Amino acid sequence: MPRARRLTIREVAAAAGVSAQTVSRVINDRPDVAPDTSERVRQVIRETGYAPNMLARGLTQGRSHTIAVVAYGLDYFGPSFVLSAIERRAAERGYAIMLNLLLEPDATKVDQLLNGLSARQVDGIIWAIPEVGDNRDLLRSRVAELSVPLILVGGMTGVPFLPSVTIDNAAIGRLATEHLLAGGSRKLGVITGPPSWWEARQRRAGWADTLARHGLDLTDCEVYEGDWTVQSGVAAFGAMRASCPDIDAIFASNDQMALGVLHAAHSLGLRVPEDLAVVGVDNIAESSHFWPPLTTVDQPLGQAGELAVEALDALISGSGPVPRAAEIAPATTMLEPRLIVRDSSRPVVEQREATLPAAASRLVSVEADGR
Amino acid sequence: MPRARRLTIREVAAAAGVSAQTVSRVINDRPDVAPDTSERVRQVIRETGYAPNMLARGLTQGRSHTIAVVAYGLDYFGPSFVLSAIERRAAERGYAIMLNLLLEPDATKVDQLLNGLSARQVDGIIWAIPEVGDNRDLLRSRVAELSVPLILVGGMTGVPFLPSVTIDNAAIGRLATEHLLAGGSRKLGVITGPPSWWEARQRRAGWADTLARHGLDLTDCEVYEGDWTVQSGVAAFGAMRASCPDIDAIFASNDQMALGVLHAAHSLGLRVPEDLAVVGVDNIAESSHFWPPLTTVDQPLGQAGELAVEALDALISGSGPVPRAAEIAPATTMLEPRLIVRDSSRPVVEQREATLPAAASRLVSVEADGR
DNA sequence: CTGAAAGCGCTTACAG
DNA sequence: CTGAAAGCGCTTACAG
Repeated sequence: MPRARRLTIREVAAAAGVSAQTVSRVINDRPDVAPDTSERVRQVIRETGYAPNMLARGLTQGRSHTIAVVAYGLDYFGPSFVLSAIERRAAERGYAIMLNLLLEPDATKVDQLLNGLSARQVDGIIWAIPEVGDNRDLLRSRVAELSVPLILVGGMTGVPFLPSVTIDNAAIGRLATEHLLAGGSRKLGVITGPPSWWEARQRRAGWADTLARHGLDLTDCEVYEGDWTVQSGVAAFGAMRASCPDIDAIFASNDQMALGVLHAAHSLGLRVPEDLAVVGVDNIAESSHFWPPLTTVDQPLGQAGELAVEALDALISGSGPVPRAAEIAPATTMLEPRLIVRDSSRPVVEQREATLPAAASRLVSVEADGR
Repeated sequence: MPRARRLTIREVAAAAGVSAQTVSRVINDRPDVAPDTSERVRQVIRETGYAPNMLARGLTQGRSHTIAVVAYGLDYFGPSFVLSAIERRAAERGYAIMLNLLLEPDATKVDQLLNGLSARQVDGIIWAIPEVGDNRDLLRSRVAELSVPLILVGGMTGVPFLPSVTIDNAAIGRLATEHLLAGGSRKLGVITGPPSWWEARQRRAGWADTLARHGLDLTDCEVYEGDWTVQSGVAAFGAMRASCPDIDAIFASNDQMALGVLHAAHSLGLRVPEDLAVVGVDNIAESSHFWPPLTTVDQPLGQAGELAVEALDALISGSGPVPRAAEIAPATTMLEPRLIVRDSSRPVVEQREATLPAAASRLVSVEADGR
């Protein structure tokens, strides 16, 4: 059986009648090779299917052409959407992705993970774990020891200590709330995500700020916490209605919880948006097919992932030594969300006509959604 | 600035007053080291935080302790669920995961991908791309050249040519259909996935076989194709109702399309399950909170991913040389699906009481779902 | 139980 | 424009 041991650069060199480092020059596209020599080498490579051993190359170059992505599981819409974008852009730029799922970050796991990534000589790290509780401190205490650059995606509590790409989550709350007010709602409830999440706190703050700016008073019954799930949206809306029966609009902090509100409203016989206007966040694929189609706030998550890869690549590939994490300027890139108006809310008439050309398009139309 | 160049085994050896390969023996847990020598070395390692360079180790050992996973994007529920399970089990066994997303497999991309994985010296490959059209042929033609083991997850058309872990998709169709018949339905429609997908064809075949076994005739109006999306479920059900108004049950080939059917039924004023029973597939997290909660067929996808990793690890870590893909016995491991009864179908009375203790639990209960 | 030598497959200076 | 030498950081035989 032809046990095709992998070809080495030396064997290719012998076959082409040149030295090993001439082959090295060819496969690295160095300019200083005679055209006919280069062609002879390329010919051999084509015939044999030779591909250089990236482990050996990494050892000599001191870089692995690999980026580690630390993600928070694949169950949440945002994180997995970001991961897709990261993988795509990284592949375009010649990096492999080393995937690490960290479902319950604690000091020991973070330590083990970072040590493992360091041992594997990754060129850089994208930390795509949302900021929940004080989990960001786990990372902060390790920054000084990291020998490679690291970029955060999402979150930015307190003084930033690492470069990050994030979405303006307060603007998400403002966009949704301004829209509900413009549609005539005056008693707006909010269903937040878990307050331990930075995103959840920011979205809520955007809601509260907007109400205050419009001179509207807040009462306790208008704020309920969910846990991002459909059922928590159902439960929160039930509790809210019990204490504040005159609620006429809901800002749910994600589309799943908004779906829960739609279900609960339906089971109570409420009409949406006539009796209750609803706005979600995320613009998940299903949201345009909820009943009624959901008005939501879209986040440029794909762009966030791509920018993270580009920033990391710039640090890695730039002239000069690759900076350690602690040496990078901790700049924050903040991206803006975008409101998508559908049928679950009462927009001002002009706005509605501009967005929805025909009433019959309710179940069919899909927005172009450059997420 | 302490530019902490990474420690090498030689420096650790010097600090401990031993030779490099004694350190090597310690970090590889070889038995033939004197206890006090070993302790001295471990002490230095603890103090310095030394971690061996996996690139160098990979170069000498001829393996990278890395498994490549080729997945079909993260948008579909099944593939991303499988990926999570693979990552978890691989991490437990000391493998890093190299993630590759292949959204539109074609000959050129598959070639480039496999060459890249080979160059990066991955120890094995898990091919988690569903079998769509003839995309499996792209792989088949490359098997002979692969120098590492490869395991398929999902699909198994024709003669298997590689080991695979898959779910019995025909059984999915049978389980759903038997259940609908047991509930008294007699005019069952099916909304299939795209017929280019192996899973879709198998689920449909299970449905058709079961009807035939019960002596029920099939008519054209009972089969419509969807594309796994909510809106295609809406459209398919609309078309079906137009030509077969007496349809009293729908087997939708995934939960998204089942959701579309629920919406469409609702908008037509149909009661579920009284006028129309509905069964989906996948048991996505939201399905227990649809209106009404969806009866569905759960697939052991997590188990499939774990088994794939274990099988690959056995091939890699086994005694003797690691086999090339073409040298592995192409056995298929077939896992069985499981029916989960909720409120969107009319089960036989005994069965219903066993599963749902109280009618009030509709929106609250969540099944334990060892997927 | 421990160490000196050679080598994994590349690339990086250094010569010419 | 091209090649002989040294080395990246480990591990694998081989001695003792």
